[in-house]
Amino acid sequence: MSQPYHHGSLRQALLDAAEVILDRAGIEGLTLRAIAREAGVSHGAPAHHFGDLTGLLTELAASGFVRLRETVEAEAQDVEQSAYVRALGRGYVRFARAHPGMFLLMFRSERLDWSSPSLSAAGPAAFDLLWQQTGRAGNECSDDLQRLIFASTRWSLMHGLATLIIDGRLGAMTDKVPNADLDVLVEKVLDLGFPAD
Amino acid sequence: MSQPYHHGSLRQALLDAAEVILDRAGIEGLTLRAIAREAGVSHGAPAHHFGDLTGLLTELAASGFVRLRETVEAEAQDVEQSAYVRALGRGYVRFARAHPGMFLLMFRSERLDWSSPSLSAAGPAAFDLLWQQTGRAGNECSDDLQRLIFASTRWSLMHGLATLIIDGRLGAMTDKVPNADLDVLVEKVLDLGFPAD
DNA sequence: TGTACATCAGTGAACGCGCGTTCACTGATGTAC
DNA sequence: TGTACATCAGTGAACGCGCGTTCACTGATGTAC
Repeated sequence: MSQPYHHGSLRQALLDAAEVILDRAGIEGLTLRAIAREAGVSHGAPAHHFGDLTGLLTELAASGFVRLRETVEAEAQDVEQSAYVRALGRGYVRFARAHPGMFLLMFRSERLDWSSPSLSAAGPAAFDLLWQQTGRAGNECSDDLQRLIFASTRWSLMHGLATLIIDGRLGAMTDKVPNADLDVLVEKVLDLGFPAD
Repeated sequence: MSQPYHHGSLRQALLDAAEVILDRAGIEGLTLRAIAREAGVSHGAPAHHFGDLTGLLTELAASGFVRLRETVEAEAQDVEQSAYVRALGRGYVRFARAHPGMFLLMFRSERLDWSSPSLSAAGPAAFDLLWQQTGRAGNECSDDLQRLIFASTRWSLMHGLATLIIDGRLGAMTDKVPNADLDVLVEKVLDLGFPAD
């Protein structure tokens, strides 16, 4: 019984396999057949668990949003309010650089089903920390619209920074400026964009 | 002689056809065969002009960068210095919203050849206006590293704003806040992110 | 405790599809003399 | 001005490939009685 007929936890195994492929070959490499191959299972098997590729990628992206939130939360833990948003941004950029394929899947992919329960729950949850901080007592936000403006501005900065880095655009810049280092640049941009009060 | 054997300007016609497909079907739809089909030509023809798909997409992206620069330049023309960067940002976001497929091709595609002459010339040129403004007399930049930090921060904000909008993430936010409108949000974010001196 | 049966999970062959690429070709254009 | 020839641009059939999907199947598990 080296290989039992039933896998037992194929659902999770397929998600794991998909992430391996995502890291190795990017979004382009994500096909049902490749994922099944990576998981060591026949290519018809995934249909029993996810229906089609969109279903699988949607679950994968949802797990990515959960981990994005965890990463960001860990970075901002025990950080005082004046540096809180900067810490969120640092975690955000760190996540994107550590898992560029996943980050792109989460934000850029047209193959996700945002109406699925798990994704529509996990997606906004990652944004919530920023939203909550923006609404804290003593902050600038008189109403929800103001709050949205502040949160969107902050989100845009950290998202743009992360995106430009993993697409290689900022790296192309630092290469041209002597003594410029991408890690230092990230810190300085976050300092400049999210100054202490 | 309804259809002459030689097209005459097939190169440009293929680029035009590719853009039509980009608008209609997004990056996923961009294949050599689809482009040739759209241009009304046999699918072997593009090879004579571009070699392979990467060659064609690279030229297409280069023309996109040229037009991005034109859009941004037009928006910022005759704008006084205190509002200049905000105008650049407005043009940047406008371009992305008007040509989302092209914008994504330019920044997200892994199928571009950045070592090609046209793309390596056009890409940085679009960024140059921001770079020049950041280095203007009276500004904060003592050296190139400082200049890079300021330019990167500004670029990140406008790029993140554009990206979050065309990927539908900010739209999902405005839907939840009463009276929130995407157009207004863009203006407010640019005001907040690029305040007048 | 046993037995019959329904349901579930995974297999493997087959299908049709669109893709990039190759290749011999043909029609048109340019150039040498 | 004419002619031969090389080069260029586009054709269309063919190829092999990986894809998603379908389908009859089989092995394993659970449940009713």
